[in-house]
Amino acid sequence: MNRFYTITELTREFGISTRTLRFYEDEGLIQPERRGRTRLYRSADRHLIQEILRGRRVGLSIAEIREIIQVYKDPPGEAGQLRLLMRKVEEKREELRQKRKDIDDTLVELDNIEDSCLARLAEIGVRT
Amino acid sequence: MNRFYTITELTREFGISTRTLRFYEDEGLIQPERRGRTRLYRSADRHLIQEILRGRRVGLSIAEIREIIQVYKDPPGEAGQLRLLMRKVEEKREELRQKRKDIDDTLVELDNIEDSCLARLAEIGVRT
DNA sequence: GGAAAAATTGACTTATACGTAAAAGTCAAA
DNA sequence: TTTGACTTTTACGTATAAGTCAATTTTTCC
Repeated sequence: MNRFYTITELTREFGISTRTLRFYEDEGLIQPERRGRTRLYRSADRHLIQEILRGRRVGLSIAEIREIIQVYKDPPGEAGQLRLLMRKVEEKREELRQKRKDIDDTLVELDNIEDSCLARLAEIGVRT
Repeated sequence: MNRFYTITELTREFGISTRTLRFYEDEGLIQPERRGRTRLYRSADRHLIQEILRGRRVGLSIAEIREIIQVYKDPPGEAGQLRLLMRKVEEKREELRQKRKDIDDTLVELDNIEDSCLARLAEIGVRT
């Protein structure tokens, strides 16, 4: 259960390119091991990649994702730093709550569009 | 109550630049009236801008937003077109539901970060 | 052990959504 | 009529997050 993943296995699983994974590595988000020049990903790397991709999907920048990863790897030990971090976290959370509301509103709008499509189809259907 | 808005009034209200509004116009999303060369926005334009910005926040592209606006302005009259549109709407909706789930998961993660910050602060606090 | 397949690297390119700068026009108040 | 605050157009620039390509290795498989 402690096997390695190759880069292509992961690109296939997540539907991304090798370039993307190397890009994340260049950006300091992941550090796969090496056997020679070949990258070997452990399951921790795989999980991390999942979280990175989720972060991207919710609109976090690479820099923000790096910051979050950093907290897990080496949480700040100083009170001021911790408080600053908590402020940032609270900001992001507020932003995401707003985004969720926007999504809900947009879902309602899409429902409306669908309804009017159905109505239109019924109209046409009647005539045909 | 049928007044006009100037471009700067709207940029201030929404916290965007004039460039952005002109860009949306170039992209065919809005068509403010003109008095001479000056743009005059009606409240319908203002509402549309709100929806455009919300669309952007949830990750819709300019092209997708244009498509949605188009449906309201001139809904397709042909059954095939309607069905195609409904498929697209359903796809977007699925995408947004996924995005909402991603946001919820990320919110949980941010909660965890906050918790560990608090724990760390308590640790330090005890020592100090 | 040698060919084919896979992986690496670096440089360059791309798409999207605007930003910025320059140069000039508008318009109301002082 | 001058000032100052806005506004317009055109054109080029920028940031982010990768994608593309070509020239090498490296690894794998028989």
